[in-house]
Amino acid sequence: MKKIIERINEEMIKAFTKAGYDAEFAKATLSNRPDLCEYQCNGAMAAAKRYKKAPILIANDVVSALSQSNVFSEVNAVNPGFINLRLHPEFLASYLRAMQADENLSVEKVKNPKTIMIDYGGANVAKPLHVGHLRSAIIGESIKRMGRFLGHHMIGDVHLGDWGLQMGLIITELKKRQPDLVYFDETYEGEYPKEAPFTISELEEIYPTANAYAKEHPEFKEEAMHATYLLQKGSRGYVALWHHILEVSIADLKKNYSNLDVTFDLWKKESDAQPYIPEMVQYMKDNGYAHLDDGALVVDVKEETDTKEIPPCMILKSDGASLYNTTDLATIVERMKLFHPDEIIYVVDKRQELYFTQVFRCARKTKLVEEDTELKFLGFGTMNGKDGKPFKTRDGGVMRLERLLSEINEEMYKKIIENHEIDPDEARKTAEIVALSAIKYGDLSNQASKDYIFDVDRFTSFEGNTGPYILYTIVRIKSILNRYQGLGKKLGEEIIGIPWNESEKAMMLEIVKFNQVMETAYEELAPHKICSYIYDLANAFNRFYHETKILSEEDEKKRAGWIQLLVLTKDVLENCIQVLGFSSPERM
RNA sequence: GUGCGUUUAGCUCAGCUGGAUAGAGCGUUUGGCUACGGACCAAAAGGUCGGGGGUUCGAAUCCUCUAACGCACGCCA
Repeated sequence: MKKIIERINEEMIKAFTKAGYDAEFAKATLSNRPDLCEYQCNGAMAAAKRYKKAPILIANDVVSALSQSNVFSEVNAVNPGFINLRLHPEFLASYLRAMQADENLSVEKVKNPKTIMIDYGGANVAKPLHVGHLRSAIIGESIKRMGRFLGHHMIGDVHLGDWGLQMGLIITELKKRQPDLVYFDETYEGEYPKEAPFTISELEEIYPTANAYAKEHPEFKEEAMHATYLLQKGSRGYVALWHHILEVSIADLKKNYSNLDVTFDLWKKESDAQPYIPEMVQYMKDNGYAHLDDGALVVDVKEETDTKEIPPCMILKSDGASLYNTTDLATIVERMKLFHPDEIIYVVDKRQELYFTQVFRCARKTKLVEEDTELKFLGFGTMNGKDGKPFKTRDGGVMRLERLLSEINEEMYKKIIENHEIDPDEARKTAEIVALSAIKYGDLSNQASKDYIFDVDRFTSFEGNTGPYILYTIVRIKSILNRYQGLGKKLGEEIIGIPWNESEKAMMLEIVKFNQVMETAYEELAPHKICSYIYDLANAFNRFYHETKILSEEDEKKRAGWIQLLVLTKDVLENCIQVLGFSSPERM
């Protein structure tokens, strides 16, 4: 369905052309003076130079050319040359009806759907998720859903960190604690046990302990490095252990992500990319892309337009070992081979921007990707505490995601039972839904690239620009609709009519922005635009609600029309929060 | 040192890619409740948009200089 602004621009183009001016000046925008008009066109002022004519005269010409239009109810030329527009109520109402009839609520599916891989989550095996992982999960999930809503083929990949020294550390620590395990018996040739010799909570304790110990004891670190080497070389017992670690850890990660309502299509791991490395490195050498520098194998990635020296992309360390870059490049090779994506989006901490610039340039220069394969970096800022420093627990430790979530659930539970007599089980469930909206909306309503302050009190508040406020609005609408049906009425028996008052029209004008907002938000990878949109829409609804007695309206036709408008409002809001990654309860 | 980012109301943030009087929320002050859910609504106070210069009919937005803070700068990930 055409966007409302496109319909308006069509009218403006006709008018400009008819009045004898170039269509390029006929561009309308949303008004920034809602007291004067709904949409405005500033083209007359831009055209003044070309036609050497006072802007107001041009505006007047255009206005008279618009006199026949049934899109506008009011058109004014105002000094120095603004053209102020108000939409015709019937035009607006019919647009809303068409929107309601549209299966995708007026949002057009893209004509050429792309295959887009999105790399987010950033979890590491055997390390619990902490608040540092929250943003990637929340933002990535939302981008994925936005893309899907527009019709792209989105593939979410968690891309687990399961390679490197951390594994060696865990194995070595385990060996220290339980040296008698069969995995450490080099002469053992039988089957290894199916059950892991540790639980997830033990595993989560083992890594930090080992890591701390290794810092103090070089010989332990040495041993861990050797264990890593043996594992990567394929030592039977170590590989079996590694599988246990993966299994136990992934089960736990899935549970945690699922609590956040974050799901991945792929659970690929760094280790999956390793088999591609030798051939890739050889290829880079053979084609003269890579050369030795200080003993390390590198690919130059600087470009003439750089304002700053971009260091080369390192492929192999001087000891011949691979590193982060190698794995990431090999992952690109793997992805191209398995999925052949048109685009890969990385949702990563913004501090890694330079690094990814190097990797992307290297991939492009060495033709690991095709010329039109887009590689996008979506960097996000740090989640800070109220003090403006990285978010920590009260005693200064790293805040685990599980704990953060349960604290907020608890907070929300208290608020809910305070205000209502409600069954404790239902209150628990509702609390989880509302808590998730608080966390996600709190995050997404900020621009991704900026650092932001995670203020639990503010985010969990039911007032102001928060997730709970949005949910409250939706629940309120649901409640009215239920009551209406309780009167023995059915939804959908009437169509949306023309607005009866200012607040109703204002609400309608918000609703029609939906397709535009969804598209720009995705194009700019900017979920915060959806947040600010639904906040405006929720406000517009609440204002309308406040001054309109809907259910007690005696004119049945009018009442049924309003009900339809509420249905549409609810659908738009629910589609938006779905895309943001949360949902609404029936009651709260 | 070099590059990038940030700086808008007391606090937390928007600002539709150059338009009219710079907008929200929280906090403060005031008004409206036995309700279609007051977990709401309405209103007031509060800003030389970090600072200087420039571009033009017009700048928070573009250019330039400058300050403060943050981040990143090959053998970590």
